[in-house]
Amino acid sequence: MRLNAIARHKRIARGQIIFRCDEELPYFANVVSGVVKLSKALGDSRQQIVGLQFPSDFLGRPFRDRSPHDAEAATELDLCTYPSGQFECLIKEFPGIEHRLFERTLDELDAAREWMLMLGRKSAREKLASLVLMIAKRTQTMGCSTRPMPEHLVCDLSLSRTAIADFLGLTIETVSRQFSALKSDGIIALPSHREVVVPNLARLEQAAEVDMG
Amino acid sequence: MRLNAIARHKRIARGQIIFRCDEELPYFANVVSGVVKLSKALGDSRQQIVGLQFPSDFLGRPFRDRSPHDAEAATELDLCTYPSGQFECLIKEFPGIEHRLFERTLDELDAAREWMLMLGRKSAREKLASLVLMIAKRTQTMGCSTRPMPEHLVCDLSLSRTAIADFLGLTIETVSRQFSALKSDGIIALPSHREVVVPNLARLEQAAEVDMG
DNA sequence: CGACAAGTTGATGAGCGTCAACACTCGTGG
DNA sequence: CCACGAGTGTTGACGCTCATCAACTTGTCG
Repeated sequence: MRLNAIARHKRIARGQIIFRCDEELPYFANVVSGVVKLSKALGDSRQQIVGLQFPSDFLGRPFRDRSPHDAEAATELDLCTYPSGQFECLIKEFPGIEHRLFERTLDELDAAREWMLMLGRKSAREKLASLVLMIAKRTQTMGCSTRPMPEHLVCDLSLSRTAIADFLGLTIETVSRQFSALKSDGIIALPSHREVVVPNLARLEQAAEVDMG
Repeated sequence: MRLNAIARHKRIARGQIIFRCDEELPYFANVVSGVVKLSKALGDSRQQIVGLQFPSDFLGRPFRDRSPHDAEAATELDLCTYPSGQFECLIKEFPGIEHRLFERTLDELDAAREWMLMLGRKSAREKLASLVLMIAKRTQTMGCSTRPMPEHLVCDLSLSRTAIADFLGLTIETVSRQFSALKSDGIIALPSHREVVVPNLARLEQAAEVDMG
């Protein structure tokens, strides 16, 4: 049996729910292009984004048929899906897959913990700088790594202000204000609502950990 | 080769550092008894606990020789250790171990995300109630599960006020005040600084998600 | 008993949430 | 072509929650 034999391509529109918390998972998947928000909600309208899945990240909960969080397409999305049922036998047949998923899960756990530090201990300004930094580093490694590392980075946010607020544990107003503050300090530029320009990565790193420059 | 052949027992005093962020790991281990704090620090004195390892949890970073956080004994501790070097060959020899570690890691990731919701979106009161609830549930399942589920739970906190504050992303003063508030609302009792009594689990669950009763 | 660490309580203010008004973009239809 | 409205983001005024600083109490161990 080949992986390709059961894999299916799936395109999903921005804003669409992929699966909901504690509901049966329709499939297991890899992100091919786009960004997926993983989020959890409290009884009232409060919610928190607990993960962002980028291309090559996986989607689903190995060894369980449901997930403890929602998943929603933050952008237009391309997925490579595998039927939930056949997933478990796949792992038995190709132990290498389980190993790779394990490594990815360890990385996600490290990222989640980095995030906990941010949520628990950083100021609004530092939080926003940390997010921009994370995205900047990601786009830096994605772009062809032949060039030495451009000092002038243009990044695609891929997230609405609401999503950013839910990610950072803030309100949209505070996010907006801190964007303006970072901009007026010359640490970032905002050509459009979904793009950020980072003229000096070192200064951004500074802002992500010490609040004042 | 047997697991027992390379496993070593190790006893560690409360407060002792087991390993530091980004330093070479001395060993891989399982917690036998006691509690381990995993924490991350910012440049200044701010710090955040990003994980608590209880008995049967593991300690270390599979496939890496260093960990992105510190580990410290929150209580007197018993560990079962394996030399880092021989760990990788072990996994090759017993794939079942890798599978079990994978399952545990997935559970830790789920717990970390639950925590992110708490850090990002809950009030001080809700945070403290959530922590007590977590410990209450844990001691409930640990205790011999033959009895139906005592309504009157006595729990061991195992953590200092400072550790609790670093766990919840608060200050010790706020932790202290919220303990007093929950106590005067009759949701908990505090026979000593390291013990909590929960007379009514449902009321505690309420307080962990809605702030007011 | 005295000294030091750990926890509690009070007073005050900064940071961020809340509510409200306003600006901007985009798609629809007259 | 402009008017209109909905959706999204920005900015301002104000208040509440929680951090900070400080004094005090309690517990612990020599």
